[in-house]
Amino acid sequence: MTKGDETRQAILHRGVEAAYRVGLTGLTIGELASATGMSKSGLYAHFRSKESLQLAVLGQARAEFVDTVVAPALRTPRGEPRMRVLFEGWLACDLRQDPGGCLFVKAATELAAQEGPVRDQLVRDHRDLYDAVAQVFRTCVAEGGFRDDVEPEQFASDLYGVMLGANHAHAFMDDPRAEGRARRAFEALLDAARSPAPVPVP
Amino acid sequence: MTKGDETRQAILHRGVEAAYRVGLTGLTIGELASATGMSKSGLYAHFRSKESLQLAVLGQARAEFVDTVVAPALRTPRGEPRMRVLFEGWLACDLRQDPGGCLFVKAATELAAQEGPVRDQLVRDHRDLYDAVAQVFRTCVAEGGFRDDVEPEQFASDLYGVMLGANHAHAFMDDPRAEGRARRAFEALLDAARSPAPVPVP
DNA sequence: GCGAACGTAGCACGATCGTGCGGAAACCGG
DNA sequence: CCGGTTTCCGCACGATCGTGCTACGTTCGC
Repeated sequence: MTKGDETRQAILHRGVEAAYRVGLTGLTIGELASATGMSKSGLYAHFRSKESLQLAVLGQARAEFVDTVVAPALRTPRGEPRMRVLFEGWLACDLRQDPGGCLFVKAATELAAQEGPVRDQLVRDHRDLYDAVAQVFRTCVAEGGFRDDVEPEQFASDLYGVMLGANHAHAFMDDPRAEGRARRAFEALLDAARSPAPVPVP
Repeated sequence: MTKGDETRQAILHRGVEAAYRVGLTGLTIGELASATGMSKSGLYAHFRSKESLQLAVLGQARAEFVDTVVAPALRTPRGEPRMRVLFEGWLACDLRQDPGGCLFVKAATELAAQEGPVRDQLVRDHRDLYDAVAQVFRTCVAEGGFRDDVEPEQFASDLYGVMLGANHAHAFMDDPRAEGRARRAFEALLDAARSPAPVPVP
C-alpha cells in the first residue's frame, strides 16, 4: 500500500468519526484537515471535490457497518437467531455513537430535500439494509415458528421505525430508557409475527 | 397590529416554509430576505440574532402543528377516537410536506450534537408531544377496551417510531407505500394494546 | 402638522467555505 | 543513487455566511 493510500485511509477514518458528529453535509475540508494534521489543500488533493469526499466517507462508513453488524448476523444460523444478532448489532451501533447518533439517519434527513449522487448512494444503502431485514425475516418464516401471512417488507419497515425511534430518543432526547424501549418494541414485533401458540386445553 | 408585527408574521410564514425544506440550521438570513422581498439587514433588524430567528420560526411551526393536529384531537371524544384523530393528523402533517419531511424531525437530527437554546426548546417540544400521546393513551385505557398493563410511555415511544419511519420512508426514500405501512403499523400497535377478546368457546 | 419612534436599505466587516495553482518535498523503481 | 512520479503545502481567489452601523423614509400620537 503506497503512502497516498495510507493517508487516504487515515483521512477516511477521521472522516467517518467527524461525520458521526456533524453529518455528511457538516463535514468541512478545513476541520478534517486540522483533525488529521494536514493542510487543507493537501487533503483536498486526495479527493477532487467535496462531493467525492462525502461519497468516500459514506463508503467507509457503510463498509464498517457491514463488517460489524451485517456480517456477524450472516454468520449466525438462519431464522430468529440471525434476526436477533442483526437487531442487537444494529442497536449497539446506533447507541454507541455519543453524541450524534447514527450517521446514516443524520445524512438521510440532511439530504432528503437535496438531490445528487450522494443522496442516490445513500438511498441505495438504506434500501439494501431494508431488503436485508426483509430477507432475514423470510428465513424466520422458512425455519418455522413464524406466520407466513406477514409481509416481510412490513416487518422491515416496522423494525426500521423501532431503530429510528431508538436513535431519536437516545441521540436527541438523551433518554436512557431508549435501549429498553427499543428492545421491548422488537420483542413485540417478533411476538406479533410468530405463529400463534397451540391453544392450551384447559 | 403594527406594521412591524405584520412583516414579522410574513417573515415567519416564509421562514417555516423554508425551514421545512432546508431545516432550521440551513435557514439563511439572505435567502429568507430575498424570499420575502426585503434586504438582509432589514429582515435582520426584526430578530437580533440568527438564534432568535430560529427560535421564532420554531415557535411558529409549533403553533401551526398544535392548531392543525393536537387541537382537533382534543376536540374529539376521549379514548380510541381521539387517538385516531391524533394519528391521522400527525401522519397527514408529515406526508404533506414535499419535499423535505417533518421540520421537527429534521431539526432534531441537526441539533442532536449541538447544544444551545434552540435544541433545548426543541427537546421540550418533542417531550410535550410525547407526553400528549401517552396521555391520550391513558384515556383509551380509562374509556375501556384497552389493557391497563401496557406502559403509556412505551406506547408513545412505539408510535413515535412509526411516525419517524413513515417520515423517513416518504421524505427520503420517496416510497409511496409509506402511508399504508404507517397505518398498518398503527393498527398493529392498537391491536396489541387492546384488551384480549373473550376466548371464543368452540 | 410636527417630532419622535419605528421600519428598512446600503454598505462594510471578518470569518469560513470550497476550490485551484505552482513549487517544494518525499517517495520509490531501476 | 538517481530521476520521475507522487504527495503535500503555502497562498490566493470568489462566494456566502452572520452581524453591525448609518442614514433615509414612514408611521403615528399629541
